[in-house]
Amino acid sequence: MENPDSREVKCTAQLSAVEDAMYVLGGKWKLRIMIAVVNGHHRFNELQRRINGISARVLSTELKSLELNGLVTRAVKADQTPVVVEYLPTEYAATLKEIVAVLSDWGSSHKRRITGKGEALVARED
Amino acid sequence: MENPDSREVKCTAQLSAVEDAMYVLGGKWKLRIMIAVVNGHHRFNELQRRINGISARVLSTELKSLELNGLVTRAVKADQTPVVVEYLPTEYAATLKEIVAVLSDWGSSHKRRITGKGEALVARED
DNA sequence: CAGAATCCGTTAGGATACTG
DNA sequence: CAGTATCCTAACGGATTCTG
Repeated sequence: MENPDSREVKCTAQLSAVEDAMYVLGGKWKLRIMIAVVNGHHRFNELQRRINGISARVLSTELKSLELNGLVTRAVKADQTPVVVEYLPTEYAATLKEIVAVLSDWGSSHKRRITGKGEALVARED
Repeated sequence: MENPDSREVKCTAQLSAVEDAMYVLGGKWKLRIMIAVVNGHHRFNELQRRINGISARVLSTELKSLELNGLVTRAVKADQTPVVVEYLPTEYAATLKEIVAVLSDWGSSHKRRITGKGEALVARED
C-alpha cells in the first residue's frame, strides 16, 4: 500500500465507489428516511412527523427512489379501512447499518469537537 | 435496545448526528476531495485533474469549507518560485477513513448488485 | 390517511473567461 | 500554477391546495 501505483488504483476505486454510493444515498433526505424506517417508522405521515422539515412532496419522491433501489418496499394492507400503507425496510436495508453507525458516530464527535460540549451518546449495538 | 423508548432515543440521536455529519461532508464533492487529498494529491490543479468533472470555482469553494472544518490545511511554500500551494490533510482528516471505507465498500457492492458484474475490489488495509 | 398537483424560490454547481 | 469573476440553469426542495 506504500507503492504509489496501488495507491492510485485505490484512490480511483474509492472515488468511483463513493460516487456510486452517493448516487443512491446522497442528498439531504435519503439516509434520514432510511434511519426512520429502520427504526420502526413505517407510515407516511409518521415518517413526515419524525423527519424534521421534510415535505410530503419530497418524502413521496424520495420513498419512490428508495423503493427503486431496493431499500424499502411499499406494502398496502387492503384488508383494512381506511387502507393502510406501510414502507418497510427490505433485507438489503440492513446493509446500511454500518454506514449510518459510522456517519452518526462521526457527526456526534464532530459536533462535540465544534461545540465543546457533548450530547448523550447512544452506543452502537452491533 | 428492544425497548421502544430507547429505540426512539437512538433514532433521534442518529437523525441528528447524521444531519451534523452531512452538513460538513455532504454535497457532491467534499468527500471526493478528501479522498484525493488523503491519497496524496495536494496541489490545486492536480486535484482538479484527479476529481472528474469538478470546476475550479467549485474546487476552490469546497476547499475553503473543508479548511474551515479542520480537514485540510492550506500550506504556501513561499520559498519557491513560482509559489507552491499545497492542501494537506490534517490529523483530523484521518477520522474520515472509516467513513470513506464503509461508503466505498457499500458503493462497490451496490454496483455489483445492480450490474451483476463486479469491479476489481481494492481491499481495505486498516 | 396517503399522497398528487401546482407553483415558485433558492442554490448548488457547470461553463467560460480572466488574472497575478 | 492557483485561483477569481461572471453568468447561467437545472435541480432541489418549500408552501399550499386538492383528492380518493
